[in-house]
Amino acid sequence: MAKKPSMGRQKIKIAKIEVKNHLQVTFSKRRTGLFKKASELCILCGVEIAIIVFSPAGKVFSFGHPNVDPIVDRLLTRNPPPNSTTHHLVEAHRNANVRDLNLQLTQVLNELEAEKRRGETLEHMRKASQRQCWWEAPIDELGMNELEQLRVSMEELKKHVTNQVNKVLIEGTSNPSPFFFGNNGGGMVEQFETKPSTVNASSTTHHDHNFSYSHGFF
Amino acid sequence: MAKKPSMGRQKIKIAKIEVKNHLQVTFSKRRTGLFKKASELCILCGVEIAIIVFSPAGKVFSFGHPNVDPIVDRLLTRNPPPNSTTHHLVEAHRNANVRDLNLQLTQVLNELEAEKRRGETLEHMRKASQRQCWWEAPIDELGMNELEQLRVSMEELKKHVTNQVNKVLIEGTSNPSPFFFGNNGGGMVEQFETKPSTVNASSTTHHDHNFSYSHGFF
DNA sequence: ATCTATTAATAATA
DNA sequence: TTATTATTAATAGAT
Repeated sequence: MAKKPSMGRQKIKIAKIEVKNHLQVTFSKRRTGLFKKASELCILCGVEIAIIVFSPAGKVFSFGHPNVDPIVDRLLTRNPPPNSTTHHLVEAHRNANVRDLNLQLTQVLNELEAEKRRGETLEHMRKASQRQCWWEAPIDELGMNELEQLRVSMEELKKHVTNQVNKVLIEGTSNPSPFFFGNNGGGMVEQFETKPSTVNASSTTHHDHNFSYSHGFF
Repeated sequence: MAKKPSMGRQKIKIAKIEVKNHLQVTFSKRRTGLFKKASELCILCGVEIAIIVFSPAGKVFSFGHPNVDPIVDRLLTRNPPPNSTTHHLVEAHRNANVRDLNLQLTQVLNELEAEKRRGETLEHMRKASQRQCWWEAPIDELGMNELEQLRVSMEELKKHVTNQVNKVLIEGTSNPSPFFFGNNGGGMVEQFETKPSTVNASSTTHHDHNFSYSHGFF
């Protein structure tokens, strides 16, 4: 029997393909073709190219020269967002085209600047606080000058506290007996030595460097 | 006269074109072709695509659907960076292809996270410090409970300081006379606002943030 | 840019 | 996804 010959390539109108299966085939073929063209352009003319394609199925295909773009693919093909940063990145890419990427970069840079400023401010505050409250530091680390100052301050504070206590007692109704300072050997020195615990910043965003599939010639 | 027919398209090897003029022509033609292919793929399959090409002449060509390119091009052709953020963006694009953009975004996001953590840490430290040093707050605002605690702490501190002073005196050679605490009614409260000379004296950076807990507690 | 002989890409099909 | 094939589309070389 004579084989029915293929009617070969037919001219098509450039318009949205509605038949899903057909569309999938066409997408695959033309994507390959596009990346091949890009590859040739890179080699022939020695230029750098980056292409990102967001498929109708929501997948992302990318091509790049030099040493492409495994990162995008990797991030996008990973299943569960391990941390918020990665999640943000995936979110970013999901909507993203280059414009969005740039807008994001702008925003994030601004946020970063703001955060850095905030951090600096707080750091300064902390240092200033520590400096001016030097007498809060562990007493064992103090020298004679500081101890003398501390002693004087203590006396002043004691006087002030006593006055205050008396004022409160006069104004209030409870406990008419005044306070005296005596050496009663309490165990609360540690309060003075307690420093605000430094919270460790441990969480590491780790990105492994495998990527499963590559599209293009890399 | 018989026109000499064109020998038509010839097969070429995909390798760097060395003849500059020839290269320029090929680049132009193939770039157009590439973008046309991309456009068709967009329309046929309803996908989003972004392409950036860095020409051998250093120019940038971009294609995008939907609406990608104008921003990139504009950013890249603008002359003076008005502010640092824009400058960063331009810098970014100058080196950048999409891969770099993504790397940048990743980095910056990580930095941002780190900064946020730092900020939170410091904030936490500040609050903790304020909380644990409640007795630092203006005495006039303290109630009886706090005053009593303060009194106990003061006594303990006094004892500790006395011990420390004696230790220092024993170890040292100077000034054999011990210290006593008495109500001598000194007017040296201002010493609390004077920074001790032994502690670092980097007063160059002054930040006028209002520390509610800072000056003049007594 | 424009032309055209030719190669390369690909639509239909399996 | 891959392969085949008849056709269309892209383009190298020249103008």
